[in-house]
Amino acid sequence: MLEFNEGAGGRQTFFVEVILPLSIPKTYTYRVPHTLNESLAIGKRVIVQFGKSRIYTAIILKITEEPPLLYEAKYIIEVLDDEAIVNARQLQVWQWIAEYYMCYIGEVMQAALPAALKLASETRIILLQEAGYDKSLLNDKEFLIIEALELQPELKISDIANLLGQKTVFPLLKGLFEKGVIHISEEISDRYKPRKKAYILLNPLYLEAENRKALFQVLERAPKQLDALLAYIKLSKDGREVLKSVLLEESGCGASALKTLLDKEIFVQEDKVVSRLTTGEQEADNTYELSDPQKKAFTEIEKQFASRDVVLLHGITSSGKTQLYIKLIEEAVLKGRQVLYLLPEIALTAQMIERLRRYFGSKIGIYHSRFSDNERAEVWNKVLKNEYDIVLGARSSVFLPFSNLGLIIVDEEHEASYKQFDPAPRYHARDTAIYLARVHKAKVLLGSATPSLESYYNVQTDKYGLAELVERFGASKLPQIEVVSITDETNKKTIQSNFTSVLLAEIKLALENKEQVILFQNRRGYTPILLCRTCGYLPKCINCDVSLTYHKSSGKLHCHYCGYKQETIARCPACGSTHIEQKGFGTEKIEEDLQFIIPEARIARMDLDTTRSKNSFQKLIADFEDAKIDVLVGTQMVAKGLDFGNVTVIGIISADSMLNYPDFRAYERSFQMLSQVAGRAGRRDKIGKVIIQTYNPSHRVIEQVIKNDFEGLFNREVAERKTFLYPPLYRLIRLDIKHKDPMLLSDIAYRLSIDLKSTLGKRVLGPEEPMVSRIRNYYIKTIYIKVERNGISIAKVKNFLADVLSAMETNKLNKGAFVQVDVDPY
DNA sequence: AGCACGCCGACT
DNA sequence: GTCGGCGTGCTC
Repeated sequence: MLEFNEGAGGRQTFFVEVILPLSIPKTYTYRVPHTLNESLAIGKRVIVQFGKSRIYTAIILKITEEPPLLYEAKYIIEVLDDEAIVNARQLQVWQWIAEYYMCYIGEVMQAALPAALKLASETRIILLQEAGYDKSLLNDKEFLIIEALELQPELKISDIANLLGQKTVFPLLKGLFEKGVIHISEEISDRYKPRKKAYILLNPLYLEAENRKALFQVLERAPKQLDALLAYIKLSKDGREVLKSVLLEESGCGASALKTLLDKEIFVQEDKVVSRLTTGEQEADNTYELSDPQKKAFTEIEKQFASRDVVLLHGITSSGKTQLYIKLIEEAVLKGRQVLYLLPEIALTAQMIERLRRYFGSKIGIYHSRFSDNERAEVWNKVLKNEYDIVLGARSSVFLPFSNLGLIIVDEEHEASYKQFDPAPRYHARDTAIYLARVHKAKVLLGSATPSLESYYNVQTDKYGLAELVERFGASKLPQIEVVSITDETNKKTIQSNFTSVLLAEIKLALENKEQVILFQNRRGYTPILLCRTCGYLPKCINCDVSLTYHKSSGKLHCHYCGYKQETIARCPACGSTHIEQKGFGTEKIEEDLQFIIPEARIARMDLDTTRSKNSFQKLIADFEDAKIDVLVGTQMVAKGLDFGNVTVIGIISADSMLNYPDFRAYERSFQMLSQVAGRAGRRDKIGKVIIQTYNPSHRVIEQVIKNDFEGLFNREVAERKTFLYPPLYRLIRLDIKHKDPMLLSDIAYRLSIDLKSTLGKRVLGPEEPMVSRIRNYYIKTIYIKVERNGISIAKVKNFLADVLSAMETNKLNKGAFVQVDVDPY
């Protein structure tokens, strides 16, 4: 049927529902100008104005012909893409995350899309020269702006704000705009810019022997330029291209000599677009044989996949899980399907990447947070164009625009870093991967030496399949674990600062044998607590309810929650006493003390503080591999997926802080951590030694680690969790209620708990005071909701919770409070 | 998330 | 008396 529309050709009017990359509950509907009708598609980016002056990149979620009834829709400004950059399956995953993790879809978009694909709104102000205007009609500020514009044809809004020293300049500009003095242009530029590199070419003229000879003679008297020419000839042999930067470095000729040669047109410069991703064309080498146990596990996985979508591969350290992964990847790729290989951020090292590149050449893409925005956008686009068979990446790679996934591998599946905590969406990459696989009808392989109780429980209840790999691959043997009682050594006075005599002897022996040592202490800084012995004063953060950690390298006291720093105290600010005691110890102190005890040892430290810059992590690892370092002291970073063949001694400075951590997962975590650290020792042909120092040598978890008794740990933990209603037997939702006023907070949190209990009853626990009850000047109360797995529907609980929370927001009594929801906290 | 509108303290 | 502090509410 023909529509009776006025205007050109009776064209249809479309409206689009879009996702804005903001933390807002809703999606928004815009009107589409007829000129853009043809370019509409779900998943394309559009430019829209949202609010008075803000411009955003939004994603089309729906296209309709229904005009909104309650408001007049604004027009979309532009459609950015020729092809959708987000596909329907991704949108389905986004919606699932928003629902399951109780966050807004805009927050998911924010996390999913690389920043470079969201546009920068560079609002520019241009003076309209031709417009005749009366300067006497302008007020002081307007006059100032015009004066500046007369000097400079174009100004950004931020420039004008700086010029006037005030934040809100929009009304002012609007006034000028209406007087016809200025033009406001919303110039939107794609933030993604391809990277260019300058190459140097010799003018083809000089390829002829005659000319070249003459050239040499001319340059005789310009030695620098001659150097440059000689270096060029050397670098360009075999027809290789010469980078300007390389030429400069190689010849040492200096930029001015090179510039002269360019000016004389002896050299020619050419700027070429290069990929930011160093793929390095590599020959794929995939010839190797699986061992018998590996073959058995491989067959088992295949068999399980026939009837199940998720299989857990429980393989002890060094059992050769990676080879199995590679075989499975090959199979999926042969079937023409994509593979996603997830790893915890920290395990994504050059080692791992090289290993996979050896097998799959350049068909493998890498994606993680150490990449720049531009690099991430480049990987996104390549996945979109189906240029990779395999993507190796951290948590956020579950968001890439896969079109045809066949297999997802989640390596080190138990790792807590798969769960995002700070900004919403608080998603778990493993669980999201399982949903993602379902959308693609793909299979998921979870791999770990120490599976999470969640996954192993799913095996026990027959939701996941299981394959096991219980033998170490090749000749490497399990390390020998020795537990040393700190109490005993303290009594015998054989302990030196934090090193027992047993550990010290092992370290010294290893160093004599030119072997390497890793020391593990799960706390950074020097001393976590300073205490005045006279009055009991203890320096605390001004913004958070935590004691400050002394960092000797900076000479400052740091807050590990908000980053606050202050000078350390030599005397107590409360009573003036100089008797300040240092309690506890971190990696810094361990490093220093060991250096004092063994002055000739080359010691390095690896923690958040020493790996903050971009390549410092890789450099530390490379130095350790090249044996430039004897002892590496570190936090959990040292435990993750690093293979060092020459490490024979691993010392755990104190197992107790982990075991006594007030969290229901403390034992599970300790077991995983200790097993994993221990697994770093004695790979290849050497038998390693692990020294665990503790106040509690007969602790059951330590015994389970020594016996490598995962089953024992699992059964015992499951029993405990059943009694205390914790995951994996119960579902857990954590609510953090925050407010600047502690009294109001108590009241609000209490009323919230009452509202929740009205329907959920004793599933609601709290409010209680969390371990750290104030962060960044916000006081915090916590409420837990524990939901049984059978009976009540979790979706219903979440709906109810969402209702209660939105009712709470509208209540004036709760002003100033906000609630952070964490589903499946980790 | 921004940005505007709206109500209370230190300045011309 | 105003400038400007940030507290709250809305943005298709």
